[in-house]
Amino acid sequence: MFIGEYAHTIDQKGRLNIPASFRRMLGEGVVVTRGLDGCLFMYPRKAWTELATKVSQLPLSSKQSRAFARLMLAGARDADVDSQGRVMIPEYLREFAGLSKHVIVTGLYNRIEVWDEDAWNTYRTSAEANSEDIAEAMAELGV
Amino acid sequence: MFIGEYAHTIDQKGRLNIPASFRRMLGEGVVVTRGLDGCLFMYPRKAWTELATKVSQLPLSSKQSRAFARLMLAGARDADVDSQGRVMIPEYLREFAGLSKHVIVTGLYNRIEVWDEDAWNTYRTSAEANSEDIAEAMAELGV
DNA sequence: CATGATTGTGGACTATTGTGGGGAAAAGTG
DNA sequence: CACTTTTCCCCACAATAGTCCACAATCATG
Repeated sequence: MFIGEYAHTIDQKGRLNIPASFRRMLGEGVVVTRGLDGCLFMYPRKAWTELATKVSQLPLSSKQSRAFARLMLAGARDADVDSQGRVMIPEYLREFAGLSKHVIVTGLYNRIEVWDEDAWNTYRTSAEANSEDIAEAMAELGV
Repeated sequence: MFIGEYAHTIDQKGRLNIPASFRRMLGEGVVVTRGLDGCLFMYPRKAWTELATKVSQLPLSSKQSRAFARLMLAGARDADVDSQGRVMIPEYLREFAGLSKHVIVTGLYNRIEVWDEDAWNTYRTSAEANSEDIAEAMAELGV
């Protein structure tokens, strides 16, 4: 289970350091792809295959699901974790998420998200403004 | 069951001492998250996992549930209790709750809350001033 | 009241982690 | 085939988090 929020950097060669606590759960391979709300998604290779299967079974007739399938599947890239625990993020994905040097790596249970630092702060601030709604939602979940 | 209110300190390395009476109920691991009203929530790992599982099953397609999952899961941090009964509170959580050196640790049945001392006093004073309103609200809940 | 155990706090040391960069191997290009 | 570019593997250094030890204050017990 991936949880938490980590501030990291992307170096000049486009490599991103995975938080040490995530590494152990990743195994050797990850799949990076275009995510939702302007971030990148990262999945362990195994989880990715399952997800890709589901996505591929979406009805071909729906315009929406074709778009989603293209976003997720076509943008995906299989990457290895190097001996120092880093992965190469290809240029087109860095551009998609607007990643500068300083990025935020977050854990969301079964996936990892990569955000540009500024984008993350903006997103979080607006989400926190609705924290009362969140409190209600938490109550419904029995917290 | 966590009850009581304890004054503790956070040392220069950001470590917070858990009251001894809470430790036995925590086991080895705790999860710290951004809480409500400007404090931090702390859950035993087991209780947290149940909650996180529920959150992770929210549909990826809904914007609201993505925001909710990000606040809940990404804001959280899995922490170990060291041999002296302390946990590391990461920078970004200390900043969120405005924690200085002196903090208040309170037990609220199934969770622990961590407050900055000043924030706690302010909150408590205003809560006590409204104690009649609160009593009424409680009555409505059937207490 | 004296003694010992437990608890809260601080600091030193060490292992791990994050970051940068050099250079070899591989892949693409004219 | 020569040359450039990209990707991977290695080493190095600094910063951080974890482990261990020490001491003072508090509490419990005889």
